Amino acid sequence: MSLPHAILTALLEKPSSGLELTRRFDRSIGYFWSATHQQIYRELGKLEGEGHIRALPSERPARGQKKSYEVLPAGRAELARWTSAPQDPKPWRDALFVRLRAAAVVGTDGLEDDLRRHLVLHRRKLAEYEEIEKRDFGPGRDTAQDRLQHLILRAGIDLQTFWTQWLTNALEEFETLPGDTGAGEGNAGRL
Amino acid sequence: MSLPHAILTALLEKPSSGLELTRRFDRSIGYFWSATHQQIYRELGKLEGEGHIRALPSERPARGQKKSYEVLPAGRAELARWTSAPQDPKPWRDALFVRLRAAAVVGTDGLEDDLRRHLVLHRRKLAEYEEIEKRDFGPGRDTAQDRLQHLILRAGIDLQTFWTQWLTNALEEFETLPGDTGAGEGNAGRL
DNA sequence: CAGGCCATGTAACAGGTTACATGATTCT
DNA sequence: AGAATCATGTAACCTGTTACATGGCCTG
Repeated sequence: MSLPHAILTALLEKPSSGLELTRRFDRSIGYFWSATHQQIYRELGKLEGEGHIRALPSERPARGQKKSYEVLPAGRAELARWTSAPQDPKPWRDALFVRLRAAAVVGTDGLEDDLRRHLVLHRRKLAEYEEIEKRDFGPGRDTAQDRLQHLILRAGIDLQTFWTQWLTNALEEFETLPGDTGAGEGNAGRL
Repeated sequence: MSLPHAILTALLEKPSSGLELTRRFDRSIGYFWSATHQQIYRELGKLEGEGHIRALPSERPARGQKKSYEVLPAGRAELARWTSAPQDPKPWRDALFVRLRAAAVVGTDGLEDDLRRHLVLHRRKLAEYEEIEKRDFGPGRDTAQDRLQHLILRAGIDLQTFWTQWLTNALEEFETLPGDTGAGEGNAGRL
């Protein structure tokens, strides 16, 4: 149930149309909650139906015509309620670990290259986030808003740091592994 | 598309029934890919239909009767294919950061308590994983399989460490924040 | 034989992904 | 007029979640 609340937050920061929201979900908001334009339009429709947001008046409302939304008091109340309500952390899920465990059974062929590719991607993200930190959170930017957003960015930086370190370590392990895990074809009969 | 492959891996490690798989997904496998028994039964049906696994012969196949599965060669081939195929990392998604960003707009009331609760949960997980590491990956356990599974566990430990550190840091920030973010009721008109 | 647990399932729904459809505007 | 781009939307599908249903077995 996070998407509607992410949208409410974005609209409180600045009333926007669907496509503008999509762009913001590709940039800053997308760093911690991604969404496609289809999801966003669907959710805008729901939020409007529930009376949480409303479309700003426009001359000719029609398909293909820009439509901006703003948050209504009921929407702000719902966002405050949701933000302060207890929520359990979602269980961890990452395909890479499934693949690693599978590789322990069917062999590591091919996996190593993809780990290297992931390492590059995570290093790139890390550099990108560090650039943003330098640009947007220098000295003097310490209103409550700034500090909360900085906390989020720090989480992103720390997580990308975790991935680069873990992948580097994993690739080192692979170096010293026997050519294959020994669980390839020849094993099929045994299991 | 990870669940079917997690199941194939589990069945290669040891042929099992649906409920036995469910238990293993609550324990070791669940540390990186959780699944409920409904998901597992649904997926077992699909995998059987695709010829990737088959039910072991049993006297009286009937509802309420235990039914064990084993992986067929086609299933092993599919698992090897999937494991070595390139896959992009999934975009990051965490409700906690949505809540933090929302709190920057509607105020931090109530959120702090829930962060404290999360901190306790992550510390507990961390202790649990460290216990497993001590028990299952002591000296002398360094076959290729052991080392790959240890890598996965290290990821779990490092991620829980990240969370405990980040939450501790976030709670410290909260201490020095003004009583509220100043973005409560009184702001509604301005935005 | 009642209650509890083991075991396998069904049904309905929510959220996210992918592919496609349609209208409006701008540029050449 | 045609092409590119902006903008909104529909539809089908897949995965995961929640609630419930059914049958067999064991124990008191």
